[in-house]
Amino acid sequence: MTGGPRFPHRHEAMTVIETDLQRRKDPKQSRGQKTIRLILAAAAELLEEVGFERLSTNLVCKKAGLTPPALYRYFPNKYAIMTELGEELMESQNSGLRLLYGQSLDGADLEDTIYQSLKQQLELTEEITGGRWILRALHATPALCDVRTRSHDLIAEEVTKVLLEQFPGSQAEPLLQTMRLSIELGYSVIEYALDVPNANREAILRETAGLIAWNIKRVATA
Amino acid sequence: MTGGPRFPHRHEAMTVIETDLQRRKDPKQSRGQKTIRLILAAAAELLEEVGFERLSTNLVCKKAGLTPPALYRYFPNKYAIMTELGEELMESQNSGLRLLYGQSLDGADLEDTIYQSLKQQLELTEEITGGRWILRALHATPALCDVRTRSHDLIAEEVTKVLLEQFPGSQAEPLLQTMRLSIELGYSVIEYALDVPNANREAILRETAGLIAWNIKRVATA
DNA sequence: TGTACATCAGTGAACGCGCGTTCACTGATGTAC
DNA sequence: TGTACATCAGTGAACGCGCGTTCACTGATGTAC
Repeated sequence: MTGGPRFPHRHEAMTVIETDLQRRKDPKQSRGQKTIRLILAAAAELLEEVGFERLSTNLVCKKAGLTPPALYRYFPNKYAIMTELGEELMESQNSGLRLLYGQSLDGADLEDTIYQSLKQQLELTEEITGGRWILRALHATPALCDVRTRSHDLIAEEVTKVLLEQFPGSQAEPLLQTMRLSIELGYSVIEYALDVPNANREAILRETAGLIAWNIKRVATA
Repeated sequence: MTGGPRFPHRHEAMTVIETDLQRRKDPKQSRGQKTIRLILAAAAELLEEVGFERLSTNLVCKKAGLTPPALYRYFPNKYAIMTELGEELMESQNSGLRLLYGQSLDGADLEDTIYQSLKQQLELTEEITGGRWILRALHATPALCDVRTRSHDLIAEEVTKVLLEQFPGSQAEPLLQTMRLSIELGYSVIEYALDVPNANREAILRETAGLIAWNIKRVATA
């Protein structure tokens, strides 16, 4: 459970668009910190207003009340901003998951725990400004896929560890694969549920929780 | 099973970006048909080369060896082109599915049939030029979501009909919901599998097929 | 079968716009003595 | 505690570029008689 990445994802054969996603500078003064928060907040609001595609550095500057060079001091492009927003979202969601799976978790509770976590993820995504669009962008933008992938790999490993304690005697590797798939399915269903009227959401989440729980038990007790 | 849409999706509260997605003109001569095919082919290749975001009408013109007004005669913008590509992809995939589910389909075969169809969808997406990026764009671009949604709703209804014959006595409405979810999960797994090394793909598809089959049987024989 | 004409299809050239990006600069903050 | 200086943070203004889009036009195709 240690060492390098367990899911080395295929590197695109296509012309790799090596976008620089790093922050340019870390601010030394609190002014700078504030500016960064301003930029991120403005970007998130703009995601709600105009969507990811029309998001541009110029637009973010306008919204944040800054001039372009101020933004460029910290972020080289809009993908770097999105990366930061994406990492924040993933972190919130992962820490939500951690709380739930940190509790005792036997076979009987499993389905309900999964339901609760799906519900929580859904609510969190709706609460966070631009959350929905951040999630989508992470899914569909090549430059941002890695953020998502890394986060999912990480949380899959963590939950697997917990499960291995709950189901001693189960095999680590298949369980990890299963958890990784479950995480992927979970997030997909969140995205799906976001597009569906509120009334139908609970049924969808319940059904999904049942599915995932059944499968985990199957693999864990194999 | 007739009448209006069964899954009236929520209309965005956000500033609706009413993009015109219709073709502008249908060509009256075969020259025009050829031009349209040229445009679509060029767009698909560009998706592979530069991705959806950098796709632009100008770029498509250059690739297709046309001047902008030729393109504008038929498509008002790049979303209209993507819509056409998306509809083509969805149609290929749906007709693949239809072939499989058209065969006899009892409980024992179900899991394997689902596996075969997942595998087929995956291969089809890889074969079609730009398929992967079309799929992603359909998923993540608000203007294109409807294409995906409509197609999924449609095929869910179709497969439900077949299943209702196979499992008489099962309830139509829950089965439809389940099929819709299954379709959604299936496509998500395809997208996931596309990012995963070839070696791991089969396991993922098999596991998913098992999951979906179990759930359908559960609901169908409830 | 030939010609005149209407419609269809695509060209060449240009436009205004917002994009990403950078330059030389000013003002704000922190620090050494 | 005050001043001089170094560094940090943000401004104003401008740039070249590719984007979407349109205009007036030419050439290709089909059709009526």
